[in-house]
Amino acid sequence: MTQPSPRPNAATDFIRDRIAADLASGKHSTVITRFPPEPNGYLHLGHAKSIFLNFGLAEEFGGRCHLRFDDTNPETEDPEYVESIQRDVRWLGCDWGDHLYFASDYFERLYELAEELIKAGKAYVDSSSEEEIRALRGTVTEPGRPSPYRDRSVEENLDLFRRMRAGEFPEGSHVLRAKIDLAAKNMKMRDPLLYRIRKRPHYRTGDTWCVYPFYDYTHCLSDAFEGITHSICTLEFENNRELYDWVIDNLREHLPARPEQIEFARLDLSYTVMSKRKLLQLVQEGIVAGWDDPRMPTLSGLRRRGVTPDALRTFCERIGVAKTNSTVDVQLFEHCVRDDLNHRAPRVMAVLDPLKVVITNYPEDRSEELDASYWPHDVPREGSRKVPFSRELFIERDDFREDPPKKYKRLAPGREVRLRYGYFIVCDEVIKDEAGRVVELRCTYDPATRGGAAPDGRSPKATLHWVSAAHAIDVEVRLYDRLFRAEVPGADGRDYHEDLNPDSLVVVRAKAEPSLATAGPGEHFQFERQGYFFADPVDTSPGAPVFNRTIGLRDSWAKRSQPKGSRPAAPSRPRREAPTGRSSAPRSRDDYLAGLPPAARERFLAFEARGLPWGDARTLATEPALADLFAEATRHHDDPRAVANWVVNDVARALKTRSELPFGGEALAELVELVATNRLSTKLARRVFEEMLASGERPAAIVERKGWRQLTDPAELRPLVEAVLAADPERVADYRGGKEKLLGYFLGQVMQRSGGQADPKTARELLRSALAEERGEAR
RNA sequence: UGGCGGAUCGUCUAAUGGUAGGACGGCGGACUCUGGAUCCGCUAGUCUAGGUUCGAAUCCUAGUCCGCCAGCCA
Repeated sequence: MTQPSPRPNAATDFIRDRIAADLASGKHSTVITRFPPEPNGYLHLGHAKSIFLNFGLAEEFGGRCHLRFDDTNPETEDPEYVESIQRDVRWLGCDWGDHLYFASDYFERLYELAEELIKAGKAYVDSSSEEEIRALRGTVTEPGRPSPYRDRSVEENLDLFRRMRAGEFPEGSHVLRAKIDLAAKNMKMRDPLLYRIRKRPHYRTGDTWCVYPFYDYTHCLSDAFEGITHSICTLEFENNRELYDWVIDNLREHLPARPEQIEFARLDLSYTVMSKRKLLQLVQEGIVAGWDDPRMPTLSGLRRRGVTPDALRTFCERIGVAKTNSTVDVQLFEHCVRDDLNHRAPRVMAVLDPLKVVITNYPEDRSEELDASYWPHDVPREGSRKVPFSRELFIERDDFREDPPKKYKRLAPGREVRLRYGYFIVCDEVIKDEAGRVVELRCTYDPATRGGAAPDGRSPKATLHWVSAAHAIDVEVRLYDRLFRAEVPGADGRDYHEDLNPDSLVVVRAKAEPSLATAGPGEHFQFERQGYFFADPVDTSPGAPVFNRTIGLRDSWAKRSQPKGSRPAAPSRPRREAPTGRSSAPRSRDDYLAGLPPAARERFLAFEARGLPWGDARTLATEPALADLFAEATRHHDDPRAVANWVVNDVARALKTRSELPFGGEALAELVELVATNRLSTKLARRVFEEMLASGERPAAIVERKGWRQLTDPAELRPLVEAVLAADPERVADYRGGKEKLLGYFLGQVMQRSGGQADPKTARELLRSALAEERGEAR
């Protein structure tokens, strides 16, 4: 289990690190994770991140991942969602094997444990109203107060709870609460609710139950039942972890395992909404055509749009896993989609906005078939089709300009362009209707350029896609774009509806090459020079394909020609405030002193009088434990500054994770003395300090036992320096070339080779002069 | 105002006291029968202020900003 990852090059993250550590330390011998959706909506891109994380972890560490439906709320859950969720998880390529679970299957067991809690005096039935409970809970700054029912007897609680289950009481009349602490700083710990009465049929258990457990009670126990080792959830559950642990700890004797919760940042995407509530609204308000509308970030929507599971997986791997709240740029997602489709979508031609072209020197009754590869030269796949060519064609209206702007490379009067896989044509004449709109182009072709190459070697700057008018088929094409035009829909207090992109769907009748007539549902194509398209899996019928635009091609021309037009980058998210320097100005020593009560002021001044900088003095004046240690240590080693450095920095740190030190001031003084007398470098001394923390042993004894000493003799150090420089001629050259920062790197290497024992000051001088010599020799 | 998290190029993410790196984006160039792809180059960052250290994104102190928590939702 020390080499668990089959993806040695894959990025690691804090969760993988932690699991690897748990395995290495023997805390766990296997990894069992779970993906726990509530069946009250469709899965979206954010869930994909969680799914790939949980299933990926299981696979990498040789464990398993469960699919568990967290179905404890009969009001919102529905079998339709259970179906769609399983379909989506499977579609992503994740396999839960036999490990499909439902929290609702645990209802009996959960109920029994709730009785155990009651019997242990750790839960009670509260008969307060919802409003009363809310009022008694207090606020984030004020403690809550106990309900009058908090001290009911175990017998009464048991009786009441059983009768709740039996259906004797109406909804809202009683709840079961954990008896923890109404004054807890963490609101989640103020006697959280465990069970409520709901007289609704549950989609799986029917009328069997009229009490339903809450998430905080159900989730942790479900994890424990299933032997989950690492229960991974999103950041907003950080506050719930304390309760998670409380429930587990208080029922530990009844449980087979002790899972632990780890939180990571959920995925947010720019130009997208991802909350279930908003997604449900979009569906219910008819803003989109359903959960699987291709504009939706739901997995079913993405699937229907033509995004593949591979693309999603790559995306999820690229965004990483961390604890920072973040919003990923949708362009990274779009990049992953294009990158995936580039290698799987055959190239075809379709004209979305047709402009008629007549080749005047091409015989009216003639047509011919041209060879056209499905793949560009840089995609190593085989296959081609024939495309018909004739006198009348369609090209893209946008590929012609009567008055071409600078850098416009496409067709214009008198200009020659290449028709993809066809001939070169020159535009001779522009025909317009009464309104002045261009309706037809009359061109001539060069018969010698068949297939796209000219015998004289000339090459037009542009190559256009086209279709033969007589042979083209009409197809419906749905041009999807981002659903929102604001980077953060609903930012700055707006209603997110205001940020809806009115052009998120444009349906056109397009002219497509005849080969597309047989396109089957679910096939991917690239319409050359336009984008990636997907034959709609629902609306495509034999001979009549309907295409969804998955994503447009990158378009550097569009970018150049309309840099700030079509896609108004409306209100962005609030930028981080630039530091004004004024508001963040730290308090000065004098300000601090002025605000101090007399006693503290006296202590502070006394520390300053012993030569300590005011920051150290402040720390010692506020922390009695540190002050005591400082006092005792300075009695044994009278160097207040040196002692204070240790106390204020290293001891303060140590005290963050433990309540007391296994050694006293005398031992600390001994350590400081070891440094002062040059027997230890600070680096070594820190290691000794760690040992002291772990064992309580005296520093001198540790040094003795480990055989640590500082290497100060240049004669001892020189071979190390030489070895380091010899091992890395390239960096030495860089250093010679002026990259003097490398000195720190070399010193690091020397320190490492010496096991931390080199005296860094001496080593640095040695390094410096050795590198200077090198420079001399090189001349 | 309380508790818990968090802060590294525009965005996402590495660096676990020892060269601040990658990706996306942007800009420029090469190449091209897709203004695609590919390739090359450039751009740009450690929240602030002090301190510890030979050396700090990383450790200490103080501050700033952001997120989450007061559902009988999950």
